[in-house]
Amino acid sequence: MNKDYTKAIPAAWKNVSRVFTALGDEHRQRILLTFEPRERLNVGQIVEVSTLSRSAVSHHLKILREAGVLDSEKIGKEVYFWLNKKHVKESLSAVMDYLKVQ
Amino acid sequence: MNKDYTKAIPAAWKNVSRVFTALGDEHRQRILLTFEPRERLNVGQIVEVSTLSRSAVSHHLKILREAGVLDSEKIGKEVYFWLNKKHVKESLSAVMDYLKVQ
DNA sequence: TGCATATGTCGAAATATTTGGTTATGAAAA
DNA sequence: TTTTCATAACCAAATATTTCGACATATGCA
Repeated sequence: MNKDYTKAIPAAWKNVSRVFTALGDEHRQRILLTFEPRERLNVGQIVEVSTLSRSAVSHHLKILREAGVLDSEKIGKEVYFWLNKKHVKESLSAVMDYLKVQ
Repeated sequence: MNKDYTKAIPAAWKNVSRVFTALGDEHRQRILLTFEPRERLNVGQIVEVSTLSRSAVSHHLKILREAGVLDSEKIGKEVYFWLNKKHVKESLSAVMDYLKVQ
């Protein structure tokens, strides 16, 4: 039994909370699943297929970006989003590694 | 662009929301990290190392059990919990597989 | 049986998240 | 420059989550 409850979050888990919170919401899952491989989508395109308002979509995109699940770049008037595979993989790997030694 | 926004959650993602919500909370992460490999802990042991009240711990254990992250069994007066590696792995794999084809 | 212990559940308060309307910003077009 | 449009930021209401204390249940033991 590991008793270091309050200081028990290893460095590799640092991003895990935010990534997992981001992926734990069904609206945000749907947004992720909207992306085709290597596709970049702007906010308007995502709003178009979503059932949520523009500001709600913007909010969820912000959470996904801050969690590192999505990256974004402003091109002209639009902000394009795409999947940050590397970062998601790293977070999942932290948990996978924990499972391996368990 | 995948436009089937409202029906876009594949079967493999069905459990992902609950597992990821469960893992997205820092208290629940700390509870998980308390377990040594293949160890079984009862509620009292977890409360002992936790900073939360007994009912708060009980609440988080319920969420973890309902998400399938932990399994539990009552032995005598105590309820013992342990990690359900298989189920967590399956949920992570659903996301890993999505990343692979992206 | 009566009592102590382990855990779960209920209800209410505190807190956090989600959502949409409105306003602000910033870039492109006229 | 002025207008237009896409997006972000802000705010407030609705909703959900977290937390704790009090009570309930279940087990084991005297």
